[in-house]
Amino acid sequence: MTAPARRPTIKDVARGAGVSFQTVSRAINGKAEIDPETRRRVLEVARRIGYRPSRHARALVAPAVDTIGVIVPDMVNPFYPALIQGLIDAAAAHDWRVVVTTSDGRPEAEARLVTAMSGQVDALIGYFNQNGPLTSGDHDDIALVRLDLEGPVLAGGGVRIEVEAGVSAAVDHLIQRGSRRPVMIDCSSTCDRVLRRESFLASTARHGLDVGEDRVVMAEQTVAGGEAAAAVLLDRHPDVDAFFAFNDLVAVGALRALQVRGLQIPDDCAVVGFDGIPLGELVTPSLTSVRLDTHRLGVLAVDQAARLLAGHGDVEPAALSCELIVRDSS
Amino acid sequence: MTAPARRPTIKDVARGAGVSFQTVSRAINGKAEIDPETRRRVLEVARRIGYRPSRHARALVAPAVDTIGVIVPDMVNPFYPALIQGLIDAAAAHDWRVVVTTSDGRPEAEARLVTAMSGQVDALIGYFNQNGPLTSGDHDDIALVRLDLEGPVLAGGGVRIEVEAGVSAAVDHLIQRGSRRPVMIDCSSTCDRVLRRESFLASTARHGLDVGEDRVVMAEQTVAGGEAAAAVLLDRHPDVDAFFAFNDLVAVGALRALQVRGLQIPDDCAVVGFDGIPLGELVTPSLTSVRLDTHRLGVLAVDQAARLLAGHGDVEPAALSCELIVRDSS
DNA sequence: TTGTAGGCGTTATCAC
DNA sequence: GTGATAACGCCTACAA
Repeated sequence: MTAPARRPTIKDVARGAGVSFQTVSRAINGKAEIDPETRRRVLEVARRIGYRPSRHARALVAPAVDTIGVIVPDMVNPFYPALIQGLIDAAAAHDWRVVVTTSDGRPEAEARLVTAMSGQVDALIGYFNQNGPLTSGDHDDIALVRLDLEGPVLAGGGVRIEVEAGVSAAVDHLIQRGSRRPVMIDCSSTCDRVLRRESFLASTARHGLDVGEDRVVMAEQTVAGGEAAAAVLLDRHPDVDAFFAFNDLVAVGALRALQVRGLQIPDDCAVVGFDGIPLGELVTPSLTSVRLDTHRLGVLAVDQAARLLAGHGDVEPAALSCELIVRDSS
Repeated sequence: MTAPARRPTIKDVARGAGVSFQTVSRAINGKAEIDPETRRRVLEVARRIGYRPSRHARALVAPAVDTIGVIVPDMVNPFYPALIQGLIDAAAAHDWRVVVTTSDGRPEAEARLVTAMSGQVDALIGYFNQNGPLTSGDHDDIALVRLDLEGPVLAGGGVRIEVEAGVSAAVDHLIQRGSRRPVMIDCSSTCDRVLRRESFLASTARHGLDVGEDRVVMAEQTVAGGEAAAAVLLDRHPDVDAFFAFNDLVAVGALRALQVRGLQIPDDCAVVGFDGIPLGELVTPSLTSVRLDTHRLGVLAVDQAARLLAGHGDVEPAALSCELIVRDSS
């Protein structure tokens, strides 16, 4: 914290204008009961000496929710900026500000940020890499909305993304277009999100396919990570006919790995990602993906925060469905 | 603003613990002068009734800069999330929070956000589409750091990106690899940034090339916009041998337009973008670009804000150089 | 129309 | 070790 140059207060203005600080308040806030000439003079003085009302003092007198904090792993995966835009838009509807921080996905940073931000904002919305509780669950914790919910909500609120249906649709699609030897690039080694893999395995099993453990490899959540993992899978199973990826970023990596080997997409091998980020439309071939509506996710999350703030205790988590977008990679 | 459920105050804790609110303050803030047993009891009560100190009341007693606001056009162009990450990192070094808003590039929204945010944050960092002043320039305006500076700083602080050198390097590179009939996809119809075009025209002229007005077309700042503009240019000048684009997003559009026509990149026609976003490495062929160091940009911007906050009056704008990154598209 | 008093939640200062 | 008291900057009554 840097100490700012001492700011002029309402009293400085009052002194300068030769009125009581009360009159200044009236002028500043555009109240009716004031002589237009007096107001003009007061505003003139305020402008001249550089007076701006203290938001803290105002908030003290008229308490109101005004700021929510957002914690995401990073800004590299375009999914997060898209989510943040959704949150900003939804928050604007409440006239709430949005404070953004990134955790780099490190569990200790996530916990630290929750603690640090708790005192700075009225509610917290987070997409965390870890599943465990980030608050004590006690009554004194900040209103926390988790967007990483895969099971029952721990405490506070949350949004549960209906991964199963989306992944199921993706697998159905792959099978239908002829895939019999699908593999998955997973990232649950870097985070606690296991539902995508579980859904993938359940869906393929439902189709009578036995996707063994050696057909799922872990990757960093980057394009390079996806490319490396895809290369491993291609070495291990040269006959692979479909990639299902943890997210679009690693899916793009898979595209590259396939292209490096001169394989045709989707004829030789199809690729399906997850998230539905705009990048998927820009790569060649364009990427089939299970899309999340980030705008709606923002609305749901802010709504959860509002409920948490309004009522007492936890709230029922919201649900967000996702949708398979078929493009050229499958 | 939604009225929150009334939060417990320090006095509620005091009452519950049977001590003065002063003692509670000591316990909460970990002061030394307090009986360990008393502290334990106080903290226990605080936890039980859900007490959290008011940041506003604290800020009132101990004034400190703690929040800066950021205004960018959108989160769609990956340049802005990258910039925001840089700002968050730089702000963290000061223990400052970052409030993020988007203006959608609309001038009236930009002006409105500057006004609205002024009361909510200690300083403002913005990348605006318009060149005009966004504050009155009076002493009472908020500390404003502009990252869109193309001329002398208007008021407050700012960072001036040394576009000329970057574009000059790009043009030199294009000429050197044989281009004689370059064109430009510009976006200064959607914003007041004209330096990229001016630099392009100056640089080509320096090489004895006469790039007429019909060799520069305007585009929306999107991939689709770039693709459309490139198509227009290709129709108009089938012999074009190089595209210089306002930014990487429209440059990617140009790549697509060329590929649609079956032209070889860079042999038939080269493409150079601006910004150096990671997306440039993901497209095929990878994109040559004039890269900005967003992390450093964040550091410079926050530093400008700190100076503005510390001193009185305006500060000398900082300068950020940019660097040509040659990839496969040229 | 204008000014005075009280209080918002917190911390620092000074007694006890 | 603990507790009053003042002060932070502002706003909403209420009084003049």
